[in-house]
Parts: sequence; C-alpha cells; structure tokens
Amino acid sequence: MDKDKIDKKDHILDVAERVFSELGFDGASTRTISGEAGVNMAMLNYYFGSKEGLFLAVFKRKIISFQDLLKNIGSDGSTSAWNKIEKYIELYTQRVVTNNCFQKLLYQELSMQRRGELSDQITDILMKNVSEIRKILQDGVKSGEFNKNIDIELVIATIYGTKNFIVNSPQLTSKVLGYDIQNDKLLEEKFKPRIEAYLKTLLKSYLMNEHDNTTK
Amino acid sequence: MDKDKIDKKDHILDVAERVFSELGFDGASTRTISGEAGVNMAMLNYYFGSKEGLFLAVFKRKIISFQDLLKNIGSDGSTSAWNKIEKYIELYTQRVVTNNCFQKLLYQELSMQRRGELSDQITDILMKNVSEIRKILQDGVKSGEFNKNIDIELVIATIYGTKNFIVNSPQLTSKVLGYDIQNDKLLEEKFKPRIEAYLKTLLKSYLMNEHDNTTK
DNA sequence: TTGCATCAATCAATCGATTGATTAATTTTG
DNA sequence: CAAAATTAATCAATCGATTGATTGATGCAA
Repeated sequence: MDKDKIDKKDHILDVAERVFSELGFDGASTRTISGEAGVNMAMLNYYFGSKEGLFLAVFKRKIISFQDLLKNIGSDGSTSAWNKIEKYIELYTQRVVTNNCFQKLLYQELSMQRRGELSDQITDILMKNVSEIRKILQDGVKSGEFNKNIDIELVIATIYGTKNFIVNSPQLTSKVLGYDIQNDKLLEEKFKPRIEAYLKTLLKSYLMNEHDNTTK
Repeated sequence: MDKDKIDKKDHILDVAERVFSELGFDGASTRTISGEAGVNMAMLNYYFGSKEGLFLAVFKRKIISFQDLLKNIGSDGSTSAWNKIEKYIELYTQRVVTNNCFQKLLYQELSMQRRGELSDQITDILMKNVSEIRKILQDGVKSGEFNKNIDIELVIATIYGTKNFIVNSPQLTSKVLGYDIQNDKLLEEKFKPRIEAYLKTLLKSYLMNEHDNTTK
C-alpha cells in the first residue's frame, strides 16, 4: 500500500533527523542511520537518492512545517502588529524547547556553507520566515505603531541571534545563567518563560519607545 | 636553525586555521591542509601527533592571543556605565570585521561539543569576557543608571548572539540585508557602523527606559 | 507474469595514520 | 679539527578502515 511507503519514509526521516542532529552531517554515517532505523542501507538511496538527498529531505519537512505556522500569524489582520510580534516570540521560543537539537544542526549547516546547493535551499526557506516577520515590522512602522527609525533587519537578527546563541552554545550559556540549559525540565520551566518575557520587553522598548537612530 | 622549525609549524597552523574555518573539522582533510601548506602529509602527524592534535594546536595559539586582547573597560571608574557599554560595543563590533573567520570556527566547535576538553577551555576564556560586561551592567543597575528590572544575562546573550548570527550565517544575512556581508569592504564600511548604531540604540532603550518585567 | 520493494554483497574512493628509506643537521669522539 | 655516530626532518608509498553508492538476486503483491 502507498500509505506504508510514506510511513516508512517518515520513520527514516525521524531517525535521520535525530542522528544528524546528534552527530552532524559528516559524523552521521548512512550505515548508522539505516541501522537505527531498522532498514537496509540501500533503502536510503532508493528513497532519497543520496545521503545529501536524505539530509535535504529532513530539512524540507522540518522547515516547511514551521513556515505553515507562521503564515497564520501574519495573515491575521484583526490583531495589532505588536500582538503579532508577541505571538511570534511565543511560537519561536516554543520551538527552542521542542526542537533545539535540530535548530543547532540547521545553523551549523548554514554556518559551514559546504554543500552549496543545500545552503542555498535552506537560505531560501528561511528567507520566507524572515519575510513574514519583516512584513509584520514594516506594517507596524507604517501604521505608526512602531518607531519609524527602527532597523528592521537587525531586529530580526537579534531575535534569531539571541535564541541561537543560547541554543548553539549551551555549555557557555549554562555557565552564564547558572543552571543547566541542556536539562529539558529546566529549559522548559525556567528558561523558556524567561527568554519569552525578556524578548518581549526588549523589543517593546526598542520598537515602541522614542529613540533617535541618526545620532552617531 | 630553530627559527625555521617554529616558522614552519606556524605556517602550518596558519593554513590549518583557515582550512578548518572554511570546512570544519570533518570537512578539512589532512591531505588538503598539508597540500595547501606545501608540506608532506606525514609532517602533520610528526609535528602535532594527529589531526585532532593539530586542531587543538590551532586553538591553543589563538586562545593565547585572545587573552592579551582582554581589556579592562570596566576598570575605568571615571565614565558612566552606559559609556562603558558603548565602548564595549565598539570593541566587539570591531572584532567582527577582523576575526570573523575564526570566530565562526570557535562557535562551531562550541556548538558541536565533540572535543569536550577544548570546549571547556573555550568556555572558560569566553566567561572572562562575560564577567567583564556583567559587572558593568550590575554597577549600572546599582547606581540607578540602568533600569533595575533588566535581565543582565540575556542582555549579554543578545549582544553576542546578534553578532554571531550575522557572522555565522553570512549567506542568509547578506540576503536579508541586501548586500554581501562576506565582502570585507562592505562589512567594514556599511555593516560595522550600522550594527554599532543599532546595538547602542537597542540597548539604550532597554537598559535606560522604564519598563516592567513582571507583566505576564 | 510484471513491477516495485528489499536485501546481502560489493564497489571505488577517501580517510587518517604509519611505514621504511633518505637527507640534513647536530653531537660525539679520537 | 675532522670523521664518525646520532638525531631530526622529510618524503613517497601504502596501510586498514570506513565512507557513500551500486549491483544483481530475491520476495511479493497485483
């Protein structure tokens, strides 16, 4: 049946996502992945063409599912721009908790810039996410809700960057914060509400207070 | 002469640093490194014991030079806390321009956590920088110059994270900003002053404006 | 039977590492 | 000092292991 095939592919993708996240692209061999997935090695190439094809398939499935969630926020015309930003922050910090292993992998890959074709595709997909939040910010400026002097692109860099710094260097961050970021319970209960409140306060004060960007 | 040997080892380290930065630990083969350095493959093992030994040597050399750069901005008691933050931002954004290749490698390694001993050393070094800026922020709060509700640790994450996001994913950032971040001239002339002004405005509005961290 | 799914076996390529031989430099010895 | 002995530096060649990929045989459902 066709359903079985899809389920099997999905199972392989689940395992591959985990193993890639744990060991990186190079560290994860096709033998390890197929072994842990309980399928024959040749099936990976049969289904996905190549190791890189499998890697790309993992990313496609993941990022597109995130993108669908985003579209709903931007298209809601009834709420204010700031409300959308708050929703975005909540959605984003939730991803940190549930998906931080894969998030690490994603930005590792983007940082490497090996496999140029793959980097291009990841960049393209992420750009759609960026465009979503950029539009929210632009609308907020246009409506007068946000300060007109804000640097929209760097605001995006701050949201992504603050989260990435914490997720991608958990050892350092744990030392800075004083508790273990890699502990799922602490991450969910202590860290998540903290960064959520912080990002809201930080962005609110920057986006909505008066400040002059032109000095120096 | 002894000088020649040191120069040669240093030259190998120069090349290794570049190649590792470009391709990562796994992506950089010993053949590539020795080839680009113009030495025989066996020399890498002869001098550094193993590939990992070479990798560690690259970091050791760099970390030593890092410690020299640690400046005591915080020790200047004559200026305000905000003035110190501004100085810190300027110093930090300068490093983006001059060292961004190795910075990438450093945070990749910190992210991977594959060579635990090395991760520990990197973390220790970075913690010294963190302690510097944390003290400045604490002093600012104590003197009433900064809002007492600020989240000091996450402010640090924002400064580091915003910069790292841009440096470590130049392809994405270039697309977001609309110009090539990997072009040294544009990086220096267009991007550096921009992120400098942005970080100052962002932090000023958060640190010095009134806001309530307790809501929600 | 026909076509897709699955498998063990095997492929060529590349990896890091090591070998033994050779040369260059240094030290010891007479 | 100079010849001999020793050590350090360098090289081409090759090692075994592992990699991603492919093959041809086999099973199986339609």
